[in-house]
Amino acid sequence: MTKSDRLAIAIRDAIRRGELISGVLYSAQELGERFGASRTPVREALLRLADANLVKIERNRGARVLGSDIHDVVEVGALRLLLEPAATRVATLRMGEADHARLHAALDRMRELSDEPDAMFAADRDFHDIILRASGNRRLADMVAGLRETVVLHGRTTVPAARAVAQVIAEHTAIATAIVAGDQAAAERAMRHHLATTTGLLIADDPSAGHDLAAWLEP
Amino acid sequence: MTKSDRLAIAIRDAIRRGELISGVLYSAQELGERFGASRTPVREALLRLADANLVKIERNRGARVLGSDIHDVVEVGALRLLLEPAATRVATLRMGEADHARLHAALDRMRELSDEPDAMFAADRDFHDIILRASGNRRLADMVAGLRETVVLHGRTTVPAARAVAQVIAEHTAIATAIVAGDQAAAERAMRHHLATTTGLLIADDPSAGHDLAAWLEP
DNA sequence: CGTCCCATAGTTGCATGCTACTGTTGCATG
DNA sequence: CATGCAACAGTAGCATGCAACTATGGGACG
Repeated sequence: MTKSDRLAIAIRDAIRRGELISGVLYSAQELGERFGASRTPVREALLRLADANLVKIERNRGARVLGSDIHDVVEVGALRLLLEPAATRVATLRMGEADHARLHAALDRMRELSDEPDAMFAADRDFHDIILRASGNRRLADMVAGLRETVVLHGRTTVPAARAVAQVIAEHTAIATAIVAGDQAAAERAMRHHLATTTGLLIADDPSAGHDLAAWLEP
Repeated sequence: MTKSDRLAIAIRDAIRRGELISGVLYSAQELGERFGASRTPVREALLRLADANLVKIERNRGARVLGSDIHDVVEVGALRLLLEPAATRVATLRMGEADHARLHAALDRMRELSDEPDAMFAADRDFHDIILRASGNRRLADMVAGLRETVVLHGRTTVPAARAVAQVIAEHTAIATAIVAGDQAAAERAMRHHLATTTGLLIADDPSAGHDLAAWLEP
């Protein structure tokens, strides 16, 4: 793995952890010193993060870390609601015992590590990723993974606080149960319900955002 | 606009035009000479194209241009069918007279320039882009634009040959008509039908691909 | 004649020098 | 005191130097 790749990941994670602050302008020089690299690989990483809408490069000024506002949450929520239920339906057909085992392993980690936000987040990510990869549509899986990355800036503080961990686990369990039972329609419904609930909580304080999201949901 | 940006576009277009050949390995030096730049901005462009799955960078070897196989066409077709009909439904609500005018302008260009594949392709792209942008979901619009880029390698030779231009124009006209009439359900249906037809033709010769795609379409 | 190994050409990936540009600060001027 | 301006510090963006790595081809050896 190249230094540029590592930097892209390191900077992304630093943004997620709040070490790099939304709205602040950072120079390539500064980031290079912080992460132990020269300007070139930093710049390469920043260009790729800019494509992913995580930073905005301002010519001769630096790279500004972008935060996600309520509208971003709606965009990502709408996209995930369009993509993931369908992917879950397809994946239900395609998943075998090995996939089921991996799904349950992720679920178990969620249960055991429910008091550690970072581990919880990772297990949640893995759970969804297992299903999306199993759908056979790699682009879809990559896209949703990217969407998640974009929004965790805002989401990370909101999700665990706003909702009982038990409920999150229950929703995931329902998804896994339907998948293992091979019930496509139920799996799709469970995933849609889960995403709608999560997104709904993230935008609960903004009625107009709720309205915007609803426009995407009517069949 | 920076040289790196221009190069990313230039290389992408060169791939589309077939100037850069799928499967062939190109060095940054060579591309730099061809497009009049040094290795650094070329490398930056290649990194971004690699993220978009247009090329694969092989360490100490060069960048290999990737072609799209039948499975890629299915992936992209499934994704567009999940995203664009819903976006069309939302956009129908949000588009005003100015948007309608732009839509008709793109349609007129398709009619007038129907014998020039490049212009036709551009007008087609614009038509879809106008609708997707109007949906208000910028990420969705960017994603679909990226998907189109990915697959045109294969699609460009196939689409115009496989289908009468008149039919393409008719399908787009139906979409535009429903949008202007404000009929959300009809617009969504027309877009879905258009995409299903197009994708279906692209994979017509491969029954198993048809089967894979169908799995994504059942409601 | 076949096989192994080493030298070599060619490449990336990273560091660094240089130029052009941008925002700012402090000063001079009305 | 307000306003315009000019010098300055800092930055991105590009070109180039350099080291490490890879595939390959030819020659030596069995």
